[in-house]
This record gives sequence, C-alpha cells and structure tokens, in this order.
Amino acid sequence: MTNALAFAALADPTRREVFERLARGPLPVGELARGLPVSRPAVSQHLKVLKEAGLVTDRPDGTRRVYQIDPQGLGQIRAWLDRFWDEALEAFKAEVERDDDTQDTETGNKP
Amino acid sequence: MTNALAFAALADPTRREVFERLARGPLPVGELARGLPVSRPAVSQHLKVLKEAGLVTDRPDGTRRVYQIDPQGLGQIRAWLDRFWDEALEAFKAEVERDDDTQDTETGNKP
DNA sequence: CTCATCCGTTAGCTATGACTTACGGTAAGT
DNA sequence: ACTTACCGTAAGTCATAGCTAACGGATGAG
Repeated sequence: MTNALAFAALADPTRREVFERLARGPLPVGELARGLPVSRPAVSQHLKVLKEAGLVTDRPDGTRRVYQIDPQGLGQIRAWLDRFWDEALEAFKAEVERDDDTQDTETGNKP
Repeated sequence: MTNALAFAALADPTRREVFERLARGPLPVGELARGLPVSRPAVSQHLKVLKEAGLVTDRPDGTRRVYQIDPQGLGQIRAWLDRFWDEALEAFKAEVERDDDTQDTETGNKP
C-alpha cells in the first residue's frame, strides 16, 4: 500500500496540526513553528515525514523554505478510503440482512 | 478531534490488515489471528484499539466473540477528509493563480 | 567580505507502543 | 461435574518515534 506512509504521517497530533495549518495556505518553516508547542527542528522533521508521504511539497524561497499541501497525496488516501468504504458497507449490509433471517428463532439455529 | 483515535488506529500495519479482513465480513478473534504473523492476544489488543476508535463492533457468539466493521467510525473519518479536501484544494488553487501573477518578473513560465 | 537569518541534519535521551508468555473466566460438549 | 475451546487481561521485554540541543550549510543584507 502506498498510502501506508500517509496514514502513519497523519497519526501524530503535531503533524496533523502542521498539516491543517498548511491547508489554509503555504507557509515557511519558521512561521509554521511559531505558535506550536515544539521547537523548529521538530517541525522540520515532521515536514520531512509529510513530504515522504506525498502530503506536502516544498520550494526554496531565498533563505526560507515554503511548504505547501500536495493534493495528490491527499487524493490517494481519499481514493483508498472510498474503495474501502464501499467494500465495508456492502459486507455490513449483507450481515444485517442475514441477521434478519435469524431473528425468529433466537440463539443457535441452522438454515 | 474525535477521529484522532481513528487515524492513530489505522496507522499500525497489523491493525490495517485486521481491519481489511473485517471489511470482507465479520470474523471471530481466533480465525482473525490465523494467518497473521502475530499471536492471538496481540490481535485481541489491536481489536480493543479499533473498538475504542469506533471502527469495529463486537458481539458475543457462544464461547467466541465476533468482530465486525462499524460504518459509523469509517464515516466520521471520511467526513473529516472530505471537508479537509475542499479546504486544501481551494488554498492550492489560490496559490496557483497567485503564481500566475508573479510570472512576469520571475523565471518566466505560463502555458 | 562579514554578519545575520533561516533551515536541515545529527546525536542522544525519554516515552510510548507492539509483542509474547502466562493466567483466569466463560460457554459448550460429553 | 469434568473437560475442552475460545477469549480478554496483566506483566514484562524490546524496538521505535518524537523531542531538544548543538552544529554546519546556504542565502541576503550591509
């Protein structure tokens, strides 16, 4: 699975916070770290993880480095979730119907 | 965020495997652990995490315990992702347009 | 050229999580 | 009643993730 990295990346709360801030617009690392309860190198490491997961892209801007959401990574995880959603819901419905069949006689019974 | 638990739960590869198996239909713990590279108690612990994240439900069946996907938990994480998707894509488009404005003085490129 | 700013990387510490083994509890079969 | 099957939980071990402090490289201003 390609999106395994994406799920692992979004698991950390600090990384989620960084990602949500970037969703409102591109930001350099320093400004991104300002207001967060962790140091700047920590944010830099988180950004590295997010980048390897395909969730963000970076671009040099003078002495700064601007990070930005990568729609592609977000699209991949969304696609996986959609496929999974259909599969799980179908199995769920099938089980509900089967439960309706066994509703007359209670505990153990065979068809 | 309520779905923080869901993301953390789906981060672990073993838990992802368990979850994907359950997507194809309900299963008891023993049969779920059969074929996985970890022990049965490990699977039981994973199921506990998935349950607390609202991703699965369990139901006693004699001496066994049958686990099943909970569409509600999957729906919540999907809703969050959808909202996030719109927000991020809008910011992304805005940035692309702004990039078009600064194309004259920069390293020129425009379709 | 020199200085200051901004950033990525490394080393090292600590905390968290995933796993196994061992145990107790419940339900079904004989 | 006894045995067997199935499961959850507790204790303990080991690996890994996240963090800080310190360092070095690149860019822009003076």
